[in-house]
Amino acid sequence: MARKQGSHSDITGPRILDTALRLIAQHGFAAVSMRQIASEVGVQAGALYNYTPDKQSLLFDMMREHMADLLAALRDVDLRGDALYQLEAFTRFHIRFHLPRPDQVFVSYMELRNLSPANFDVIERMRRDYEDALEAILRQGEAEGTFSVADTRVATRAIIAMLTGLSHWYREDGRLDIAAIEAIYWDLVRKSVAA
Amino acid sequence: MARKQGSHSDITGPRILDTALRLIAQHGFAAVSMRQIASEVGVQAGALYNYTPDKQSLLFDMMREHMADLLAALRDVDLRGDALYQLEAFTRFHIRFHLPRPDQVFVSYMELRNLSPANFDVIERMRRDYEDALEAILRQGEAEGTFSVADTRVATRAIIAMLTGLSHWYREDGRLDIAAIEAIYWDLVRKSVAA
DNA sequence: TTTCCAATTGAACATTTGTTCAGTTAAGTG
DNA sequence: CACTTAACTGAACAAATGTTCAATTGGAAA
Repeated sequence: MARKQGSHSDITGPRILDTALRLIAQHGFAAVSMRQIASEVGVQAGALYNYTPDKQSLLFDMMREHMADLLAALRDVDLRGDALYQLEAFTRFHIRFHLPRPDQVFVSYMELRNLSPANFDVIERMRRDYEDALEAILRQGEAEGTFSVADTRVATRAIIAMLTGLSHWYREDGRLDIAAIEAIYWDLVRKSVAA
Repeated sequence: MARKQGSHSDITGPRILDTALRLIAQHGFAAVSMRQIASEVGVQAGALYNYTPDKQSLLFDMMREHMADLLAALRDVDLRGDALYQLEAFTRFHIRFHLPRPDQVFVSYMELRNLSPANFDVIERMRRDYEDALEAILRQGEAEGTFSVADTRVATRAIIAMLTGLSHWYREDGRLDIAAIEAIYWDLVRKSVAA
């Protein structure tokens, strides 16, 4: 019953990544089987191997795609102006980018230990690039006299942890909408590093 | 070759939980097998079932123990005095309690989805109790006029996420010792909610 | 010394795992 | 129409999974 109607490779490919992402976010990488993914895609397990060399690459590909999207989107953010303005832009960008992608956030922050060492290094490097962008803002603010942080590296990680934690409890049908949440978090971030 | 010397139940029991904790923190719950745990304890897989009814209980027990320890230790913290003093006590307590327990932190925050629904509810309730303790401090500070947070619930989660994120990158042989880290984080926390 | 039983072994169980691949189907090509 | 080949099936593989349990061991109690 192969190829029932039309060419499927351009549909099945993304569908596999989407399905795998959803399942892995829900149950964890090791707890999801290739047959489970295949079943939800509507295909046999063997067919997955037309699109990925192995299960590990499936995980790696979705994490790399997420980080690449993140870094690309960050490059489009207007980061001119003084440090305070940049920090606000970064904060709002982080929230707006991550909130609509709870599964990607979950997988990217929870399944790092299931990456092979080589793949881990790649993702870790991209994460580092993202952190560096925020740290640069903090350093600039420190130079301007706008900010006062004892350690820009620690402050960077603290802020990112705070912002990312949001994705763990935010629900679309919750008490607060994105605008309200942005305001609350920006208030916390701004004050935490204020001079 | 059973019971080679002396009674082992009081040794093997804790050793199983310790070993399972370490392995699960390293590889994830689903990725660790009962045989793997047994092997590191120095026992056959079947022997584990003298100490736990199943693998799920192993996970649940270590998470419940961690949360119980956390709540018990929190009760011993002196939380009298004004809100600022209490917030400092809470912040330093959180860091001091969690930093020496990286594996427990990792498992307790990463393996929630591998708990059965009933077990999840128990752990979630304990986590909620811990959050409530911090929120009470924020509310008091708000009433005193010491703090100014737009939303105490969100601020509570933001602060806990920030503090817990510390456990993900802190290394004992790192650049900063615990006292320095406490000072940096207390500075960030204090300012973030300041009036 | 004999008895007892806590502690553990080791084999067995039914499933499930990731992965491979020869064969089948049907859409696209000439 | 015939032909090619992308896309997929379905069976097979060895290895590993959680869990059970009769049999065995040896320290402790009598």
